[in-house]
Amino acid sequence: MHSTQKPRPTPPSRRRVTAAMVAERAGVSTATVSLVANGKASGRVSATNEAKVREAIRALGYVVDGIGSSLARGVSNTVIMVAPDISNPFFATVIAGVRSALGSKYQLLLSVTDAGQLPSADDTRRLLGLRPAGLLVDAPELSFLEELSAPGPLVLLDAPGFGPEVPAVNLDVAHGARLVAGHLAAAGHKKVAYLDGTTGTTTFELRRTAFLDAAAELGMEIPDGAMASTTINVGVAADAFAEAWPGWKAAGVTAVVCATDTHAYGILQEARAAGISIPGELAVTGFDDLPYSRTSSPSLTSVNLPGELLGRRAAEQLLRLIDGEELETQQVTLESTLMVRGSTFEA
Amino acid sequence: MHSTQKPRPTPPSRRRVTAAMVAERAGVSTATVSLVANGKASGRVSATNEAKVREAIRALGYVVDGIGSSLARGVSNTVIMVAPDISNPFFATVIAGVRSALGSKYQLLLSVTDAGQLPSADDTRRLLGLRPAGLLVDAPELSFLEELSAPGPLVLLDAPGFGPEVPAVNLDVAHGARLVAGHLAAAGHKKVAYLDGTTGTTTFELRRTAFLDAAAELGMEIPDGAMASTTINVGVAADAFAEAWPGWKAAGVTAVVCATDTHAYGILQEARAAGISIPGELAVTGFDDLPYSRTSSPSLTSVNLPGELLGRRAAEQLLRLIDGEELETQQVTLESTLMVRGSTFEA
DNA sequence: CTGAAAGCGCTTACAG
DNA sequence: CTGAAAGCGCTTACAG
Repeated sequence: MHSTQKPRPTPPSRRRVTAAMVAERAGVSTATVSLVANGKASGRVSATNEAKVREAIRALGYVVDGIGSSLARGVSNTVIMVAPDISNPFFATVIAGVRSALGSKYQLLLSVTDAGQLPSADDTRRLLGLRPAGLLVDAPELSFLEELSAPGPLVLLDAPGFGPEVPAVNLDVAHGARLVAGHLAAAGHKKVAYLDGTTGTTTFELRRTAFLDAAAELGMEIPDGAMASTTINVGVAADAFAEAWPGWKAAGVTAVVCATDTHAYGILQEARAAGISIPGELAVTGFDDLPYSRTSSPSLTSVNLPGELLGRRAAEQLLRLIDGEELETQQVTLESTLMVRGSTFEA
Repeated sequence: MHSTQKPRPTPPSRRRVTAAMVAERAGVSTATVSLVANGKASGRVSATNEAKVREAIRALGYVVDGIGSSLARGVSNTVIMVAPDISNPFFATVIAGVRSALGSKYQLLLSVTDAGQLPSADDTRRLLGLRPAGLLVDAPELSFLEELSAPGPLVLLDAPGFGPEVPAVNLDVAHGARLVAGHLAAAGHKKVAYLDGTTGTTTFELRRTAFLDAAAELGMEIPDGAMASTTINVGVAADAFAEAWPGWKAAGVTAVVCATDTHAYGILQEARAAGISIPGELAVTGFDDLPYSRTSSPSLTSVNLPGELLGRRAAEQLLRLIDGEELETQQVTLESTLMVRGSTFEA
């Protein structure tokens, strides 16, 4: 092979050590190398040969080629997680849970969508070409499953609204929203405002509708104009609140329920700047219970979502699917709890 | 092949559509299918055949198998980014930059390290088995390169302290630290404290030493005991500050320089709770200029680091490397700027 | 313009 | 316990 072409990408400086090279050095076949390299040697390879192969592997720095291996076995040892929103601090805890459940057998790879985009079937199809052992999809589009056929082992996270036949681990955000409503009603609030997120995530819809339903049942009113929505950004939320507050106040609003803690931080911030007393004049609640909510001042009443557990459970389910087991329960729903703090409750 | 074994993982329900199936349906060879499927048809495949193949691809829902393709070509169309700290909001902007530069030719996959761990050569070696077209490594361990031999196209991000021969895009954090020192000295501060991060990231070391050197030059003093360090967590930083402040105050400290904005948020929070006037009694500076710093109250003086640009430049360099081009400059350093705000400057 | 064929690196029945 | 060989799905010279 003459290499006389001008543009020669990727100079072959990086010589790949193959199983064949190891086999030659050890004086065995590549089959034996494969067995040893994959830890399947016991009872199938003589101690002498195993030692020889190990020596050769070490000397040559051999690492099993994932591509060749994946092609031969039909799947890779990769688990791919598709997620929309890595900038959400909550997400880091989910990842930690996934990693802890996955252990070292599978390599976790993250694929993030563009800002504001939910994971689509299209994204995922491309990823399927990498033959992941399994797929974890966080907060997918509603049309996700219709479009994606025969996807192999797959577990959805935070995907309310999907049929019971698809393996999913969900957070009981509706319950959390009801807890918020109950808490505010018990504290005597009659008129409340709602600050929503603008991404079309289903979880936001659930939070909102569950809260509104419960509020209505409990005799709380959302006055006209007392619903707003912004992106998940402290500053933007603060501005929106600054603009809305005079009207809300005039309408008798005494509490604002936020779709995320981040929205609530914006309100807290603006309230401080504008001298609005919290919770005296206005109670504020969040959702997600981010770490900062425990320590902000005032600390933020928020719905705690078990992120680490969400990730762990999802990965555990996926592992079962990969092993060809039946799932006892296709759908797992994790409890959310209300953390009552200073933003709604005068100590 | 009899499939009489009991445990049969991954039921073959998911029938893979192969190029051979497409070829058969279209009445052509797999070579032709490959050309069409990869957009290399023009001038090499007749219009008739191309149309037939396209029809078959659509009808069958064929997607090129990434594994087979990668094995045949030697590399995948994947770019893998290894990063330590996705919970840092700054990271999301870096990713956005990487994605925008990468476009659709390469699929970006993220591999995150365990909490508190920097990317190691070991992590990366496993990833190499996936034959990425290129590798982006954010904030690697110092020993990273010694341990990793012949890694193929590789660009480091935020990796100060590596030799000039390794392609890297860095942030000029030292310059930023000097700006902070200059700003505080100009405002008349004589005694300052430093609140550092505890992860051993080189960037923290750089921030600290650059600041300390500049401070000394400018005649500012760091009193005994006026250096502390905590994890990157608002609450923890707040507690540490609460404990340290009496001593610092007694020593005459009038400004605290923080290694990250998150640390500074902790101080802001504790100061509010403790009634310490900022910036009247104490000036506070951060680092990273997170979005919230513009809108906190008081807003936070901070060193702005161009995260999106960092990601973009790194990806652009990597693309050149992948294409076999020489890099004009192995090392790119991006400017940091000081954003002076309310936490150091009375309006 | 086209297809037969080799080859990428590995794994896994299979025969010994 | 061991190795020769087939095969995973694709791409790419090569010959026509």
